[in-house]
Amino acid sequence: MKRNTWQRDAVREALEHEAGFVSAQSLHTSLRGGGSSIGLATVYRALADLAAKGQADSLQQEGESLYRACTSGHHHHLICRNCGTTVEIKADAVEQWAHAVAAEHGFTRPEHVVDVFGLCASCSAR
Amino acid sequence: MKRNTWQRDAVREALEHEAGFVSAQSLHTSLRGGGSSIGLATVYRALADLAAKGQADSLQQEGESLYRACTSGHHHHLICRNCGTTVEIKADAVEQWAHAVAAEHGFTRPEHVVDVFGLCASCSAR
DNA sequence: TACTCTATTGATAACGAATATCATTAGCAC
DNA sequence: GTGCTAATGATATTCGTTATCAATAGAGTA
Repeated sequence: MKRNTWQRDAVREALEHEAGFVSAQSLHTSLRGGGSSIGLATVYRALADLAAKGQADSLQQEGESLYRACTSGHHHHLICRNCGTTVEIKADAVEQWAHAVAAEHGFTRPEHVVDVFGLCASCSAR
Repeated sequence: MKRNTWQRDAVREALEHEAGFVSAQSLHTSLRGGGSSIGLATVYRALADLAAKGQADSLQQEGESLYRACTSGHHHHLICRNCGTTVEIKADAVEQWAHAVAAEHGFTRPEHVVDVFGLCASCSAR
């Protein structure tokens, strides 16, 4: 049976207060900095749970997993390589394309990774 | 100055003889199995070089980098979650969409990660 | 409320991929 | 051949993540 603990709530809340994507490690550090006694392993577990339930989405960058509170439904990201700013983007056309291309080759249960990296306007200026 | 060594050639050749994506570790193991005395660090360096020169493409899966000899130009992949079979897919529509969406938000130098994971026909059957 | 059961926690050890170190080796220009 | 130095490779190290396991604390039940 699933139990509700203050630790899970703390992780979800902390994630919602973050501006962009954060790693499990840095989320743990900021929770500790805020006076919490939560353990690192628990942060990893809570984030994995949130991601599994669709309440957070994640992406891989430079060998580590970054998480972000999931605001609504399925979407993708436009991420600044330099400052980490992220923009959520809807891409219905790409969703359909992914399904079509999977079906075309006999693949089932398609999931896709679609992220666009670049330099945001302010980082481009520099 | 760049020097040509038999180690780099061995890595490129081994990569070309692989069917799908392989990790640096497994490529090193198979090279060693074939009688080579190449070092693990060298395999990592050679793969990074190949990827940087566009002669190999890579993707992240479960926290490790996988490499594959790059046959031609830019493309994406349809990958079986179960057996690792990969199919190269062209997606001009997605390329254009990525550029358009990046430009729309003021992003420059867009690069994108577009991979579709699923279960291939034979794995679906089981 | 007291009791029981067991999911969850957290300190820490363990693991694994990738990188750094550095003495040795071997391309390549001359 | 000689000299310079990029490249190699055994190994140590770093770092993100997961496993271990005793202790803790939800959540039903009496």
